[in-house]
Amino acid sequence: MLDFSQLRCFAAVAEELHFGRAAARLNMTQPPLSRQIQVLERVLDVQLLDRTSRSVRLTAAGRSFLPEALRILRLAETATHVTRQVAAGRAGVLKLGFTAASAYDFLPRLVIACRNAMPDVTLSLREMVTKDQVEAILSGQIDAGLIRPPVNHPELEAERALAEPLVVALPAGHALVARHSLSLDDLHDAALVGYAPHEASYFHDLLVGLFAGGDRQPRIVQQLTQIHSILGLVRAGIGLALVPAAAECLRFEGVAFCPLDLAQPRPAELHLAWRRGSDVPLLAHLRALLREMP
Amino acid sequence: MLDFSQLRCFAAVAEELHFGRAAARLNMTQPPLSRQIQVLERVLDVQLLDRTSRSVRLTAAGRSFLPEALRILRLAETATHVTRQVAAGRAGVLKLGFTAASAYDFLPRLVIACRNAMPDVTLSLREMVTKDQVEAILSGQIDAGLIRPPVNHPELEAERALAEPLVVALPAGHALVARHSLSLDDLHDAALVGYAPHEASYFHDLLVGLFAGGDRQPRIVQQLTQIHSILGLVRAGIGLALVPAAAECLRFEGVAFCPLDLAQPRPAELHLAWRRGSDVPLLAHLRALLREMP
DNA sequence: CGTCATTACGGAATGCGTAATGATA
DNA sequence: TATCATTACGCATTCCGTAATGACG
Repeated sequence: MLDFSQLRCFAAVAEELHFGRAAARLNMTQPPLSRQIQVLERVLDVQLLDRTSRSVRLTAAGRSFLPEALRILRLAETATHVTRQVAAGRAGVLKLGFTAASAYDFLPRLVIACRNAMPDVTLSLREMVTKDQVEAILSGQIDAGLIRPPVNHPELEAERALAEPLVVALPAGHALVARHSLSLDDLHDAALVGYAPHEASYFHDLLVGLFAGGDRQPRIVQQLTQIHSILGLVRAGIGLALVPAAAECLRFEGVAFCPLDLAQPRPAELHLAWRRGSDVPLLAHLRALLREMP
Repeated sequence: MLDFSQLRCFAAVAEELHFGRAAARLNMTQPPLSRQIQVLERVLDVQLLDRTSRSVRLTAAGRSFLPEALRILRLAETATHVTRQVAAGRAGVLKLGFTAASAYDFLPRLVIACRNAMPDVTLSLREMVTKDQVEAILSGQIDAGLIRPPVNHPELEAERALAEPLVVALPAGHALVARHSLSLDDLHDAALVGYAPHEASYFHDLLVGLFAGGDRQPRIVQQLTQIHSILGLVRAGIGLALVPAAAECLRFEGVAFCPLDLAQPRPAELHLAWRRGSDVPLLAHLRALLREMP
C-alpha cells in the first residue's frame, strides 16, 4: 500500500533527478532510497522513472504522479498543523447559542473580540431561547450558550458573562420622559408591559422580585416574550416596560428610555453555559475572552 | 511521521466509534489498532479520541482531523488510479504540434476521434511550422508533431498520417473554373503563386518535382508560406496556386478549386513524428488511432 | 461477571546502512 | 576507470497476533 515515506522519496528523486543527491537531501543512503522507489513502482504497478546508471528521467506517468504526490504531502502537513491548532483551541469552529436580546450589543462585541484574539476561530451562531439552548448543549448541537440564569442542570456548568442595568422604556410623549432617572416608586401607578412567566421566565421572575414587598403592584397589562415586541406595545402607548439596557441599541422609533435606579444596579445577567467536562478546547479561550471583556 | 495505515485506522475507528468493529473492518485485531491510534496521537501530539472501556468519542480535534484524513486517503486512491491510467496511455496530456494547413480538416477529425476513443486524454495543441516542430520534439516541448516530410533526423521517428490530393485554386472568374479537372499541361502558361523555398520547403520541392522535366515551366509570380495568404493572392488575380485539398475547407470567397490529375493522386503528405524511443504511452494509442482514420 | 480497551510478549517482516556488483561513458 | 544505480547481507526496529490485565457497567 502507498506510503508517505515513499512519496517523499519519489518527490526528492523526481526533483533532483539524481539518487545520490536525493538521498543526501533525505538524510539517507542511496540503496534504501532505490528500494523505496522500486516498492512504490510495484505498488502502483507503474514505472515512474527511467533510469540508467548514467541518467534519471521522469516517465509520463511519473510526471503526472509528481504533483499528486506533492499535493498529498502538503495536505498531510497542513492537516497535522490545523489539527494541532484545533486541539490547542487556536482554530476551529465553536457552535454558540444566544438569546435574541444578547444579539443587540453583547454578541457583536464578543464576535469582534473573538476575531481579534483568535483569527482562525469561527463562531457558528444560533439564536435560541434559554430552554432550547440547554437542550442543544446537552445533545451536543451547540458547544455553549449565552443564556439567562439560573443554570441548575447537573450536567451543565456556567459562569456570568454579562450583568447589565435595567432601563424603563416609555412612549415618546410620556410625562416621565423628561426625568433623568426613575425609581420603582415612580412606576407603582403605571401600566406595565411584562414578560411571559414560562417563555421569558428570567425577566418575569426578575420583575416579580423587584416589586415584591411593595405596597402597590404595578398593573401588568400584557405578557410577552421578545423585547422588540414589548417595545412595539410601549410605542403604541399600551404601557411602560422594564428592559435590559442593551435594548437601547434598537433605536426603536417613538420609544424613549430612562435609567432605572435600583439597589442592585445591574440585575439583568447573561451567563455562558456548557456541558460539564466539555473537552472543546476553544471553550477555555472563549471563557478567558469573556472575563477580559468590559 | 504520519502514515497512511494510521489514517485508515483512525478513519475506521472514528466512523465505527468502536475498536472491535473497526478492527474487524480492517481485518486486524484490536491491540495493533489501539497502538496505531496511539502512535498517530503521539505523532500529532493531539488527542483525537476520548475513550473509556465503555465508549469511544471523537474530540474536537478528532472531528476536525477526520475529514482531512479521509480526504488524504481519497486523494491517494485517485492519484494511484490516475497514474495507472496515464501509464496505460488511457489518460493524460499529449502535447501535439501541427501545421496550419492540417488544422483545416485533418486535425479536427483527429481531435474528435481521440475524444471518442480516449475520453480522459487531453490533446494540448500548438501550431508550428515543421522546422520548429522538429526542434520542439527534440527538446521535449511537444510529444509529437504533425509535420511535412521528409523526417530524416536520426533522433526522430515518423509515420504517414495523411496523404491528400492537390487542387488548383483559381480566381472565381477564371476561364478554367468550368473544367471538371485539370492536368499539369493546363498550367504551363499560367502565372502560379508558389511556396517559399525555405519556410515552405515541402510544397516548394513538391511543385518543383511536379514540373521537372516539362518543356515549359510555369511562371512563379510570388513565393509565400501560408496557404490562406496564397489564396488571398489567387483571389486578387495574381495567379493560380496548387494547394492541398484541405484548403477547400476554408471556403475562401472569390476562390474556386479544381481537382488536379496527377500520376501520384495524393502527393501531399502529412506525417506524425516523435522522438525515437519516446516512452509516452499515449503516443502508441494516437498512432493506432491514426491508422484507423479514413 | 461480561464487555471492551489497553498492556505484555514472542515471532515475522520491514527498513536502514555497509559492502559488493553491474552498467555506462 | 570513474560514476552511479542496483543487489546482497546483517542488524535494529516495527508491527502483527495471542495472551494477560484493567476499567467500567
